[in-house]
Order: sequence, then C-alpha cells, then structure tokens
Amino acid sequence: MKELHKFAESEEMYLKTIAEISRHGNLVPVTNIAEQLRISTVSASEMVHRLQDRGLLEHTPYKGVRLTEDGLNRAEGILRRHRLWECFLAEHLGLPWKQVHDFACQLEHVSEDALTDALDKHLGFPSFCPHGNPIPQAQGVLEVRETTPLSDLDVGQEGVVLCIREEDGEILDYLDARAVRPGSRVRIEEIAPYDGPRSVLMDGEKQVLGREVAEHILIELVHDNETE
Amino acid sequence: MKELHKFAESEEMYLKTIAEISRHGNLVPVTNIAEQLRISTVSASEMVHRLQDRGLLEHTPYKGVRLTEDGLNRAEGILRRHRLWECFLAEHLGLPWKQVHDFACQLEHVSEDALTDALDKHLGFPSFCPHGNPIPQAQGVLEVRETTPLSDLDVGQEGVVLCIREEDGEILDYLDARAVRPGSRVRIEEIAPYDGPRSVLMDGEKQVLGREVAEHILIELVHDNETE
DNA sequence: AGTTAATATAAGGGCACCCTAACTACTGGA
DNA sequence: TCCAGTAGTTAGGGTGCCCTTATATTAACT
Repeated sequence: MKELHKFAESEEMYLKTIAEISRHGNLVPVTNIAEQLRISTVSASEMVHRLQDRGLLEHTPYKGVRLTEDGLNRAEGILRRHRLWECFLAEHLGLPWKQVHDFACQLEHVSEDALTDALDKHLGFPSFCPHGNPIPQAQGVLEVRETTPLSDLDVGQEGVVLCIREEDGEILDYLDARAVRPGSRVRIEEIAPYDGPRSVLMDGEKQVLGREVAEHILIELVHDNETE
Repeated sequence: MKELHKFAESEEMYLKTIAEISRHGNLVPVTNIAEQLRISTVSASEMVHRLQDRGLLEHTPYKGVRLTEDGLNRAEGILRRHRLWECFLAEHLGLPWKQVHDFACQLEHVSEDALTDALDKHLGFPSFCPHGNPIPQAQGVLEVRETTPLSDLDVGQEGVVLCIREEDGEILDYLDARAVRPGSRVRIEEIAPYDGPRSVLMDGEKQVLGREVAEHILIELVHDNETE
C-alpha cells in the first residue's frame, strides 16, 4: 500500500471504462475513452500507451483498444468490487441509486481481495448488483445473459428489464425516480418519428423515455402469444 | 468528485497524522509528521506550508504545528470514518485486527457525509472502534476518557485496557495475537531495569511487553483496596 | 556567550497525469 | 482516386507531491 497507489486509481478508471464500453471484446476507440473520462484525447492517448507498456491492453492505431487477458482480469476485479459495494450500499445502508453508484465508484478502488471476498460472503454471494448487472466471480466467471437494449424494441414488443447500464450515474437517478428497475415489465406503445422518444407501459404505468435513455435499459424479450 | 480529489488523500493523511500525534492540542514537530508518514522532512515541511495556506493548520517555526478549527474538523471527520469502517470490518465482516486497520486506512478517504452517516446508523451509532478508540460524532463531539499509558504504571498497579492507539498497524497484529483488547484486566508484575520490558498479568495470563508497545496501550486505573 | 544539534529553506530533479495548439497520418467514402 | 474528417503525435506547459544535497537559522545546553 505504497507508491503503487497513486497511479493505480487512474489506471483502474481506464480499465473499467474500456471494459464498460467494450462489453463484448470490441475495439474501443481512444476518443470514446477520453469522452467517458472527460479528458483530452491527447491525455487519453498518452495513458493508453502507458497501459500498453504495462501489458494491460493492445492498441491498434486508428482502430481502437482491446484489453489483454491481464487487463480484462483487472477490469473485472474492479467491476466486481464496484457491484459488490453497490449491493452493500443499497441493501444494507438503504441508499438511493444515485448515491449507491457514486459511492461505489470510490469504494471500488479500495478493496483488496481479502476485503472483497469477505464482503462477498457477508452479502451472501450475490449474482447481480442492484441495477441488475452481473457480478464477476472471484475466479473471473461472469454470467452472460442475452439482452436487448430497450431502444431496439419495436412497437408492441414486450420484455422484462434485466439491467441498467451504469457507466453514467445521471441516468440512474432519473430511472430511480421513475421506478424503472430490474424486473419491471415493459411494452413499447409508440415510437416518435426520427427514432424519437418511446412511449412505454412500464409495470402498467405510462412513461416516455428518450432514445439515449432507452439504450441504457437492457431487456429480456418476452414472446407474447402471437394473438396479443 | 473531481480535481479536488488527487490532493485530498495526501492532505487527509497529514491531518490525521497530526491529530493522532497531537491528541490534546500540543504542538506537533514537523519532524514527527515526516517520521510517521515516512517521508523526508523537506517534503513534510513543504506540505505543512501548503496546509497552512489552506488554513488547516498553523506552523510556529522551530516549535511545531497545530491544527486550526477547520483542520481539526477535517481530521475528526477522517478519524470518524476510519473508526466506523473499523467497526464494520470487525463486526460485520469478521476480519482480524490488522486487516481491519489496514482496510480502514483506505476506506477512510472515501465516505462523504451521506455515506458516513448511513454507515453510522447501520452500525447502531457505536461510540468506540474495535480497538477502543472513541468515534467522533457527526457534530464533532468526542467522548473524552481519562487514560494512562500502560508504560506509566508501576509494579503492582492494576487497570483495565481502554484502548490501543493505532497510529501504527504493526502493533495491532501483535496485540491481537496476544488477546490484548479493550476490557482486558491488567496488572504490572515487574519492570525490567532501564525502564525495560514489563511483565504483566493480562486477564490472568502472564505476558511480557516492551515499553514502546506498552506506551500504545491506554489504561483506566483501578484503585484496588489498599490491602492487596 | 558560544557551540552543537535540531529545524528550516533553497536549489535542482523526477514522476504521474493532465492541458492546449499545431501538426501529421490514416480511413472511408464519393 | 482523392480528400475531408478522424485519429494520433509533437511540443511546450502546469500541478501535486516526493526526493537529495547544501546552506541558513534557531534553541538549548554547557
């Protein structure tokens, strides 16, 4: 717990960000990283080089970045800690979503294995965070579920909210206030022109959600019996 | 949660260290701060200036440093968070003392008020950390207890362990292994020449503790009925 | 009062991470 | 095939915090 520390946090923010944007091993443009972290592309590019030197990712110029095995492990460790802390903050401390996420963003950088594992046990080895995102296991196993962004659904289609992507804390506050959470039943009623806001029935209540917001809500499709 | 962050942690380490060394508003020599933080006196001196500029302490050259009202509040906030986290780590996660302290040292820098207060509530508003140190209240109220370092006791004197000063994590491991904890009954059996190691009866078991260690064990004297 | 040991300051660096401005190299259409 | 726009790099800075070495100042004890 010494000098290694100072650059660890910054490094972790990069890895986490890349993992979140990538999601399925896609190449991540450096520009996106810079955007997400709200820093200049020059700085991001510089840091990407450093991370490459440390063997945590590979950068293909003009294409993007991909985490190495090592980098992915590190990133999953961070997500694991983030989501475990979220469970604790939500279930035990009873904090609202926005705070849950914000505080977890800070706590995720602490936690050595001994702490993370003890926390995991204390929480009863949860599989999902309060927003429905899967929690990587200690061994790096990650449950994969088939999901579709709400924004991809057509009028009339129905589904159940599985999780809310949480790269962005703002959205959580917004959805928390509207009682959109994992398990909610949703149906598209109408899509405004130009791929605009969706009118949806969410657990029986009518709501209007912008496309960007809808992109962050991941759904499990429910195949209603065609007659519907 | 932005730029303020990077220097916040270092700043907090200084404030906490100063508060711990001072204990009762005494002037703290810059040299001691440097020692405790394991940095050069030049660096410590430099940082002391910065902290003075920020209005957190006052430095009297060749004498030492004293926290201002502001600085003291900050420091107590840190101690509060540290000790609350310690309670959580010990009572809920069941971690051993050494880890409790080490992890709390990292967690103490997180916790905004909303989190700290929620944690406090969740723990049932404890007054003392697992090592017996008092937990400052949200309003900055701090219970004060009359204590004597075990090293100040004479042969034959008896007392009860109130708390272990925890500036130094090493000692906690050592004392944990020897079952020295708040509430333990202790009596000095013998003091080796040159203010050397103490032979003590700790909860009925014979133990030998060096003077430096004994200085970190704070006792409430028990006035045994003179006949003893 | 004079000297030594503790304390402070000055000078010169280093590293991690961030910035802007200006430039070059590449890619993907039309 | 060419060229606009995207992506990357270079150059020059800046801040926080740390370092060593060298020099000045002061406190405290003969």
